[in-house]
Amino acid sequence: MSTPAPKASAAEAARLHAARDEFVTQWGTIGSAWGINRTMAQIHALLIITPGPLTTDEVMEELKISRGNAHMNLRELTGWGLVRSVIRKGERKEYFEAEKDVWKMFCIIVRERKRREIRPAINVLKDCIDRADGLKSPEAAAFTKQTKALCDFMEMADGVLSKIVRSEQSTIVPWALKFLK
Amino acid sequence: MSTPAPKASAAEAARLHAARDEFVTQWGTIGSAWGINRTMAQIHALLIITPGPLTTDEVMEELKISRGNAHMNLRELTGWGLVRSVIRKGERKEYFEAEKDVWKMFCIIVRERKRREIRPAINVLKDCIDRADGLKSPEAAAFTKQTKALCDFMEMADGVLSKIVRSEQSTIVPWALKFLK
DNA sequence: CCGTATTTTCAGACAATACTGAAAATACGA
DNA sequence: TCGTATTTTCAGTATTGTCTGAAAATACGG
Repeated sequence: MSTPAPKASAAEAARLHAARDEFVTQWGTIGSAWGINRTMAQIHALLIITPGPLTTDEVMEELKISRGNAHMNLRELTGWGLVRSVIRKGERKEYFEAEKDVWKMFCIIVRERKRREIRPAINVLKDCIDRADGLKSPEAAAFTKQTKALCDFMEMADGVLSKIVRSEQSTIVPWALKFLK
Repeated sequence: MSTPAPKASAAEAARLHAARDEFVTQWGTIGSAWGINRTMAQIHALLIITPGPLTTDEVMEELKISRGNAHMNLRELTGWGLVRSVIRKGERKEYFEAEKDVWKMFCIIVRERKRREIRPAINVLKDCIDRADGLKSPEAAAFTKQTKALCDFMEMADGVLSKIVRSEQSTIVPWALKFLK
């Protein structure tokens, strides 16, 4: 062959493209299982594995989705703090790039889920405990016992998670690896 | 008043009923936020705060849902291991009761989510890493770096969770409380 | 076995969520 | 200020997920 290098490169590019597509698609599927919008998960996956920032149009093109869809999900990701917009000087387009550090990603997600899901759950439990306070029937006792046990456990979990996400990766990860042994 | 005790009891029963309803309803809402079917979460909530086991008909009545819906979700909960069926001797009806111990509930949920969500995600990541193995472009390097970092992190998390759910509550909870201080 | 109680299934109806595409609003350079 | 590039919104539509209700299957006592 007279042009081995280009040929190999083309094949390699195709292989990379396939791997990237696979990742984006599958990450979308996994996202849905976790209760996350499929498209949002796909956009996040795409931005995570793309070295530079992308425009809305590039995201639309890559994932074959509409402008509205791309726009809303990019905003949602920005709201989570997983993506930030960058403006290149001299250009009017807005670019988006993902937080790529896995530990930081983890902390952001935990913080948000704590705020959006764990905290409200604890509040519901407290409210229910208050509502049944002072009741004396055996059924009331059973109800209070269960809700209190749940509440205590969730507060403990919430506290542990808070402490973890406040820590440095350099403190937690070695600890975790040691814990595993 | 000539019958203070009964009157007080009726009022108390109403108050308890309201508190229980609130819990069941709100738990359903929280469940949806966590990507869990609302009805399934409500049935689980109901069984957790009910001292004795319930039949499908009682669940239908309490939550005002159809037989099919009650049946399928009770089966699903049984599949998770969060609910077991009990057969009372001399009766043909099937009764259902929830695992009430909060630590055991936690372990069951973590084990299932590990199996259904974390493991598949790790497998996808490994597959993507393999697909891009040996590629030399800078884009490929970025892709491989990110997927490997994600994979390592998830394997670590998976390992830590495994170790936690294998432990005794009596080991972990005091540790967690100490960790919080 | 037979009749009845109970469980299981599932097609169709319904509800919730997500997506599109185009129009309206906004931001920017000239 | 005007014209254009870009972002934002949202009504209508599509898709996905859930629920009902009734028929079919199964289990059980007599």
